[in-house]
Amino acid sequence: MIINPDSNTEQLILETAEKLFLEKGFALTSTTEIARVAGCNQALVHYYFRTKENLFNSVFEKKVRLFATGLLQVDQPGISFEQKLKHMIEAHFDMLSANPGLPFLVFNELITNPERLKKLRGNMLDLPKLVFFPLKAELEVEIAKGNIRPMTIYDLILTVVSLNVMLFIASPIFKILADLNEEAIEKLIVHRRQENVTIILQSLKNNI
Amino acid sequence: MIINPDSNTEQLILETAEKLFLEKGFALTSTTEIARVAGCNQALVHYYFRTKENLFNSVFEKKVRLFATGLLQVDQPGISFEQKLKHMIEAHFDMLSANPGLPFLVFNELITNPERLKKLRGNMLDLPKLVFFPLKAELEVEIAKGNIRPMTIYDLILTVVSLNVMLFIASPIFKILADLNEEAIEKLIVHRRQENVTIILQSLKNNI
DNA sequence: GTATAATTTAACAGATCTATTAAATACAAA
DNA sequence: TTTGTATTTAATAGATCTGTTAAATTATAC
Repeated sequence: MIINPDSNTEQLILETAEKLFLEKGFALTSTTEIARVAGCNQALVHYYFRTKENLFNSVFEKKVRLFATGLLQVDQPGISFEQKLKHMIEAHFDMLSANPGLPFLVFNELITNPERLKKLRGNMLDLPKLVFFPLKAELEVEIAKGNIRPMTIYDLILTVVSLNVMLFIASPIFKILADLNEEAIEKLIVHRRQENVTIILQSLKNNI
Repeated sequence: MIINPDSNTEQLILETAEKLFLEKGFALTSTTEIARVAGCNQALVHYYFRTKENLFNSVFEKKVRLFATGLLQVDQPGISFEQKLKHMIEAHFDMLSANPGLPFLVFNELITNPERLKKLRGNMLDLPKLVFFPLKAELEVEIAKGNIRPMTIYDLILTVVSLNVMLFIASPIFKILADLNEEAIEKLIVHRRQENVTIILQSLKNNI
């Protein structure tokens, strides 16, 4: 007989954990601190999630999926490949902008914990195809037509991800190193959103 | 009376620590493990470096400086701005290639430990000017001549760093996710070295 | 109201980690 | 060989962290 089906406490712990994991990663976040910030007893964290690893996985897989699907296309028929790509870059950028801690968490945990990475390979085999396939055919058409210089879809995606992600990994560092205020950071982000599109679209050009 | 001026043990501990910090970062590396891998008693780590923080700082500042100076220009008079930029991108890429764990360490520690970042601001104030200033004037000349579309030196550097760094942050992940062998990774790296140059040079073009 | 189940708490076991200390050992100079 | 210093070791203090347990509290059902 479940009394409280969406237990406030369980949800609170989950949200607090998410916040702290995004800020400091798995290793530097203790269940003790999660409980303290959530304002509950430390044993409750283990009562609801048994282990810290379980709790982490509850937020991590969701975050990886969010990260990967940020590249997904919204199907908009009738617009040019360039326009479609522009929308994809911007949508990916906006997803990161709404989740600025995402790249740090994903890369940090995948690099430091190969086990997590291996586990992911099983769970996420669908994603690459989901992300790459729609764009791949269109890219190849454009290349065949001579509109775009030869490249693979992996090249294109890696470029998009590199430019978009690195901004959000680096901006907390700029912020302190260059002593920027929130407004200046916001301005930088708005500017780079446009700049990344320009860089990528120009880089596709075929100089025969 | 110092008997062993460049104590083998001290150097061994330092090198072991560097290796482990690069692999797993500060939090996941214990002085116990450093001693175990170095094959010495754990108290020795503290005998030579007193604290884990000290030991970390001994490797970290050097790594940050390496990371930042990777962008420094070798002065080659008489070559075009484009050629100079190409050399800079390639030199930066090669530095990363020789130190693939560097970006992870630097970003991870600067993001998770704001104290380190603030301390850095004091120590590294010279670096931005050292890195940016030589290129800045030349970029502005090219823009004034209409050879390059308007942009700031910060835009250009951020683009270079984004494309180069992300490859080395992401490639250990590709390696496992896409099940690539060493040879395939090496091929990817060689390819992206060229690709990054192409992307950046093309992205500079001024379409009037 | 009482029995029952869910939630919360305090206390703690066991592990690990950083750092220190005091003793043992190796080494260099006299 | 003796003496003083540097290096190394074992042992341990003290802190913190994960996860468990048993008891207390709260909520629900009858």
